[in-house]
Amino acid sequence: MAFHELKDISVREYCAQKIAEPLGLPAGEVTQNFAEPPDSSLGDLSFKTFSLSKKTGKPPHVLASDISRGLKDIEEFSVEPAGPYLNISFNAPFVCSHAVRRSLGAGSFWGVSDKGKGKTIVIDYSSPNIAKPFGVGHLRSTVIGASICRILRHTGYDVVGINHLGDWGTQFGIILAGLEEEKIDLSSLGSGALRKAYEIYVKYSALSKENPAFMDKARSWFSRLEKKDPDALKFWETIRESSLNEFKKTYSRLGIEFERYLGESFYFDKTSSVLDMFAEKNLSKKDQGATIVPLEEYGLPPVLLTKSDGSTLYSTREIASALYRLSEFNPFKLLYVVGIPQELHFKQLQAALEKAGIIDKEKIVHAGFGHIQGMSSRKGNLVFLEDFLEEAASRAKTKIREGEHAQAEGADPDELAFSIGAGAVIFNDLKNKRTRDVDFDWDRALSFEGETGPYLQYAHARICSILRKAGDFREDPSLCLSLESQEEKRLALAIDSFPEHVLKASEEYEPSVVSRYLLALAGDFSTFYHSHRVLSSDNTIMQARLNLLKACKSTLSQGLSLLGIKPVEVM
RNA sequence: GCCCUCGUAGCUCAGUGGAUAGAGCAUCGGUUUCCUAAACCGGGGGUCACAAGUUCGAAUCUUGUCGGGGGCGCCA
Repeated sequence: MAFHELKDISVREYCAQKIAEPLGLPAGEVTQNFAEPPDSSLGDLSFKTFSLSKKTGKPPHVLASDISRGLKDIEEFSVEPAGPYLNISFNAPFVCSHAVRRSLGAGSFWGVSDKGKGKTIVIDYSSPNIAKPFGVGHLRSTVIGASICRILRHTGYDVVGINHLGDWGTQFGIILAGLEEEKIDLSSLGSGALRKAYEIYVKYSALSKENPAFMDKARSWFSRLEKKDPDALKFWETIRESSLNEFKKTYSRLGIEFERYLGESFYFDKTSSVLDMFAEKNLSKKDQGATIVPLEEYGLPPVLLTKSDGSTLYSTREIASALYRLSEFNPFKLLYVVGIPQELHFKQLQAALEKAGIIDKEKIVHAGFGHIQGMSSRKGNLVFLEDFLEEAASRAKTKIREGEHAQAEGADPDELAFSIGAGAVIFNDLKNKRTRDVDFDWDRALSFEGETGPYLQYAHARICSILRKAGDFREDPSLCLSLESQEEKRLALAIDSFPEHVLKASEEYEPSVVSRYLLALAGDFSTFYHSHRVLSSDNTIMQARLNLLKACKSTLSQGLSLLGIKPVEVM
């Protein structure tokens, strides 16, 4: 394969093929042994010969020099043996023109692959509890889940995003019992109903922990709800309706849409068939009045299907929902973006369904995330998402005023401030591996400097600014054959590796792969930007750099969109 | 008690078998008659919790110890 035949593989893959061919190896085996050289002066990429040495019996340093001798005539890169390593230096014009051709050629499909073609992934995320305000804690599942959805779609999967609202359960018993205690008619409160319900919930859930008599009352109210008692249902509907309206406002501001809102209540009347199924298969039994499914063979505690009063549990409804999703969508995977504290429950869910012969447990994937600690406002209370976004936007607005640049460009300051503030907040939740616990720090989460969302948006805005000033130019990747510098080559290499990072992110259900990649890309851009002028340089060079920048802009923009951050054109 | 997870620079984190362990923040110094300084360049700062083991080679794999967090049938 020669230079001009390279259509949609990265220079990295091309290089792997060139090394693999004479060795009679699959290119993938070479890719696995690629590494970053410790110092960029050694090369752009290095190949480790250790595992090949194990196979062939030849010492690593001999292999390195043997291979390098066979690759002397390749024009796209040069190789230099260094002990057991083979250091590879790409030819800058080749890399620049290739990366630009690939990315601009793909247009809005840049980074898209067909790996998931024909496969459906059902993803459960956000799933807030009704009757509780939407806090910063819930932002994590929402933002991570929404990003995974976009990444999976980019990888070709059909994605069904489901909001599994916590709209059923004993918590409603607590609220209803509390309302009875205080003789409050919720439906007469109109728009204040939600706030009142939350007040009641906070007050009485604390009470229920130390007062068993009250807890019994709450349980009996929930039992009435499950028996469709009209009074109970009426209050429940009022609370559900007003909560859902609030949530939808927030989702819409963040650009998030769900395919389905299917809360726990939706599965309530489907739980009896779950009970029947486990009973028919002889897998469930009564224990101290409750119905359980033992899971000893999985080394797990039993899962409870009913309480001793016969009412269902979270786990029952979870099983019902899994059965529903399986039959409704025929999915490749059922993905759950839910906190790590619930890991055991998902292991039980996998085990119970596998034991019942319904699925292999690998079909259920718990993409867990670490929980947030130390999350409180300076007053010491729960941080409400709306307040948080507002504070972020207000800080961004101050910055915009200081800069005066966005104003000059005629951007809407409120809209822009929101995009930047939200960019900081969202990126703060996506920049680290999702499994990490988060030490919440208000000021750090709202920072606009360093490894932040606004840093990425800023890089994007600067490119946009240059392109605006440049006006029309000839879009032609081959112009980039005139680019020779180290900074341009590094930027092009980064651009070229976008698709493989998207793919990795989708395989690991891990948005931070994209986040980290974008930080590196923006860093390469900034370094380039400060060492080379674009406008008012030699015309050929300028045209070439404009092409390179356009490719970089496209990549930043695609990447930011995958994270749910708006790639703003002005800052 | 049992199970899971984390422990890397002052702080927040990258880095899952290979070259002198990286980044951001903070700190110190430099860059603005130059496409936006929300940026860039450089300095200082680490016995990768500890111990043993596997390996030619370990921050990375195994075991143990210590420390943080989480979970363990009628909450979700």
